[in-house]
Amino acid sequence: MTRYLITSALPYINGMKHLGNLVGSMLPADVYARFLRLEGEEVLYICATDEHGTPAEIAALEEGLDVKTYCDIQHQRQKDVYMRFGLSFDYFGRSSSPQNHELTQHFYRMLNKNSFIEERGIQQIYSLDDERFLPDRYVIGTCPKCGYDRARGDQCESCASLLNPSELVEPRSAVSGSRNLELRTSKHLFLRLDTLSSEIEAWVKSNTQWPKLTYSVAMKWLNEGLQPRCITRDLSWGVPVPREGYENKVFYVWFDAPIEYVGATKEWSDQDPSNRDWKSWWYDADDVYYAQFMAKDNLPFHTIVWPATILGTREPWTMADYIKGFNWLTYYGGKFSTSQGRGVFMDDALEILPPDYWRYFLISVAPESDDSDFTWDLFASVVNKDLAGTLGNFVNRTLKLVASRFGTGIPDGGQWGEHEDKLLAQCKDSIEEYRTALRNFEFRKAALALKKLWTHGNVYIDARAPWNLLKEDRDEAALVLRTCINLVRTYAIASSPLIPFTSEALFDVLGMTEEERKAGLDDALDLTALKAGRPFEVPPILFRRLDLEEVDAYRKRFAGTQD
RNA sequence: GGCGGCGUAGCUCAGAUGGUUAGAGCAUACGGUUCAUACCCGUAGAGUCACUGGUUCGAAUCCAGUCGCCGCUACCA
Repeated sequence: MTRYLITSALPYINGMKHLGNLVGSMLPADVYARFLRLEGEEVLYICATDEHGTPAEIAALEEGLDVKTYCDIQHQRQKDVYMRFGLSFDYFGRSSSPQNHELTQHFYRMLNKNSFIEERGIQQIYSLDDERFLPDRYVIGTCPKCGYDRARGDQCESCASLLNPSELVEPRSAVSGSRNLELRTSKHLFLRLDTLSSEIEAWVKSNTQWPKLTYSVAMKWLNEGLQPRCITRDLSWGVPVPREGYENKVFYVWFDAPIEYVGATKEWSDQDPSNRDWKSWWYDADDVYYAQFMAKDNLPFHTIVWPATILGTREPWTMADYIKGFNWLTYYGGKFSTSQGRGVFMDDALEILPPDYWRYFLISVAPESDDSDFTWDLFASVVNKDLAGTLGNFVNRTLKLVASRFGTGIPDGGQWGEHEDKLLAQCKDSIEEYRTALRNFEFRKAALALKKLWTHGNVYIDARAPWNLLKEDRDEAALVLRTCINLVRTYAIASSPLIPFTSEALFDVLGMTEEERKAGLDDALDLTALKAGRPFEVPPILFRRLDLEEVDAYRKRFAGTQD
């Protein structure tokens, strides 16, 4: 039987991630993983923090911490917020782990053995006061073309000219401001993407089922022609390069980051070696279907560089079967911005509302085929209409009516009839639509199908009007309400990939056993599963509504500073 | 500068290989209901598919140009 391996792009260690990061990789991967588990599939969902590189070193420096400690803190902070969002990683690792170091060096050795590594000398700016090499963007100075005095060494943000750091007038270190810089030449290793190009292209072209975005990004790179790519850096924080003369260098983060997908799986495996086998997922694993999730900026690395790394080893490592790329979630038409504090970050979001509000909303507006835009008005309208109005209200009106007329036990009496047949048929259609959408990685469509499923309950209860039936035919009213309570169970099961916390709350309300909670999508369609006489509880309001005043306050609070 | 993407109802977005009256949700209007979180259900109106020209029997869908928005530019990740 097929086993499903799922990874979402590794969030960089540096700082809290925002809703755009979440919806572009981890959240849809989680929904997909939860959905497959609901279908009874064997799933391994792996993610990790991407910890190496200059930004981490500099952030640590700014906080007066050594980089290891800085990463320890940030990793815990990120992991914590992901757990609170209900991201159901089977393991959330760290690219700085010994497992990743070992694997990264292995990949390098194989590439080197197969002659896909080339050594070249390159020139870089060295800051004597900082005692480090500076990446181009960490050198700032006056632009030779427009005179802007804070141009970066890779590009002037004012006139958009592409620059070399050596072209800057009065260059200085972005780290310390020191002008004590010099150009030094050092040797570096390059991955021969050029010689692997035709193999990569053949692989890309064999994946015809990829989304348009993924495929076109890959082909764009291939058509432009691949160049050898530098995979080492003059840093100390990273994976050491096992080669003479490279004692003071490490691998470039982009080389070791994808390898951490494997590394994190080994971290997971090493915690319980007798029951977990990382290699069965990653090496010679014919029965594994591997799906990757990421935002579009990551696509070149996952369609070109990482596959090239694998192909170059000449070993049978698992390559992606499906690469789901997302566009951007914008914030009022612009970018979420950490530096300007613009947009909603994950910790802020949870401070305002529980995770399911965000999870449902984000999936329903996932930027799948185009960028999509976050506004508080849109958020409030989705929450109020779908979660509070359609789902929450159905649960509330049903359980309250039963409790007040029959007490808090599922009522007995009445005969299943044509109305119920019709309801069941509608639910079946919607669940099929939902299942198909998720199997095809169509998240917006899945959210819409789920919402449609929720609507059937309100249509049914309105058509049957049990509040009227109660006056004439108490048994018939009991049937209708018993069916509605079963529908709550249906919703709890089917909705769990998107709103897992709400599903659990509903299971609690219905007093379901651990065994009963394991029901899958097909079991969810049994509208007589909960028999008469079972007790239930009337829960507090499931989802609260957001009013204009509150929405207004959030818009102001998260607008950020203007330029 | 180069490259790429986008511009479809008031809003957010769908619309392979071009083919009947261009779709969904929200919002709006009207009607129904009163068990429920002033909620729910139904019906309706609403678009010269950015603009111009071209290819074609036929284009939102292909081509060229114009305008507008956005992103990337491989040593930030």
